[in-house]
Amino acid sequence: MTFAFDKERHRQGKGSEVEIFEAYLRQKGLKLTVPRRQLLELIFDDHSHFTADQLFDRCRERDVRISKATLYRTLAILTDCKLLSAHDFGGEAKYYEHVFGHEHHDHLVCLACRKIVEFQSPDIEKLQDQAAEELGFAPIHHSLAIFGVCAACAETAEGRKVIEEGQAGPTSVSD
Amino acid sequence: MTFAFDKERHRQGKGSEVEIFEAYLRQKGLKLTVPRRQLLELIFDDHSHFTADQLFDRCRERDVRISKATLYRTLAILTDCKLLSAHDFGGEAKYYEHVFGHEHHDHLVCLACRKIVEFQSPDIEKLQDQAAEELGFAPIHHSLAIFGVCAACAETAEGRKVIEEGQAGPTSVSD
DNA sequence: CTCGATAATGAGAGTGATTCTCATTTAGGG
DNA sequence: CCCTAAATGAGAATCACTCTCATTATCGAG
Repeated sequence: MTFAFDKERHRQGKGSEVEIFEAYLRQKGLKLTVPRRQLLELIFDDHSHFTADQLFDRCRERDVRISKATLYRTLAILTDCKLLSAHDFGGEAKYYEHVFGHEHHDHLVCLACRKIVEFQSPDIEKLQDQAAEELGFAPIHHSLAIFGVCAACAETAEGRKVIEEGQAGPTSVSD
Repeated sequence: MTFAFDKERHRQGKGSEVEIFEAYLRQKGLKLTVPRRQLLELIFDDHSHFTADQLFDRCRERDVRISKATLYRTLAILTDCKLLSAHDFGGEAKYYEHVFGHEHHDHLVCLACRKIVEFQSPDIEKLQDQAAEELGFAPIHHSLAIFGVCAACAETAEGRKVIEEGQAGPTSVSD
């Protein structure tokens, strides 16, 4: 009952995403509507990470007229069928990214310029599963974000200030 | 310029927290007011993790009349001087916990009952710093939460459903 | 102890992302 | 082609949190 089943095959155009989406809709008794098709096109045609608002703007740019309600509803479906994943790095809005055809990864967030870099660490994954097991938890997913200052920002006054305060300008939030 | 400097000494009553708080206020030219004193008392007198709303309720229970504005302002100061840390597990509200006198730890979150368990893994910490360094980031803090189902919930229908769906009942958010 | 500059407070308005409501429209199986 | 269930759009509603601002309190200097 998993839909992103052929992760082995790597990027192969958005065809697969559409197929997975359609299969999921069918399985749930949902309908493939025009707005959903348009959103799918916009989302998988390129930008692999975005916020709901950025997607909304993009719709307007391309003269695709879709309400925010529909946009959010569609994003929810896409995360449910695991074509997208939603992340919350403590900023204003959630951050969505493609899942299909991408390896699992965690994130480094620059507290000065908010740049986000992906990284992988199989060793960390292993230790996490181990920790969960030790405490009787069946791990389902996890979220690891390292907040710091990127190389570029470490050169700037802003970046140095953040490092000095050892914190994201007063009151940073983590999880 | 760090205020939670004597982490070595473990729990020793809320005296130390008050001292640290006062030192921080003085250093920043802020004032020790009645509402701040009352909040400090409530926060460090016991419950070591809570949401802003829970704290607000607690105030009303004890007939401590404080506005939400002041409550939030005080929580911000307390996180700034590192007596509290703020976490966002993707739920409704932020989650605050005591820092002074507690070891650093990460969290396991049960997706069925929302229970939160703490755990430590120095090995993971090391690997994290390593990952950050490799990508040119100066790490400042991190956030690791493992979402899963706790032992107790794994016995329930609810828990099993969550595990099966491999997800937090439609649309979970991580970071 | 008294002043006065400056910070803090409370109440409520304001924000901003996300969700809900509901009357109207559409998809798609039979 | 029909009918029912699902989807849509527009705007109202939520909800945690922040801001505004007139009033009050703190605390160091004198």
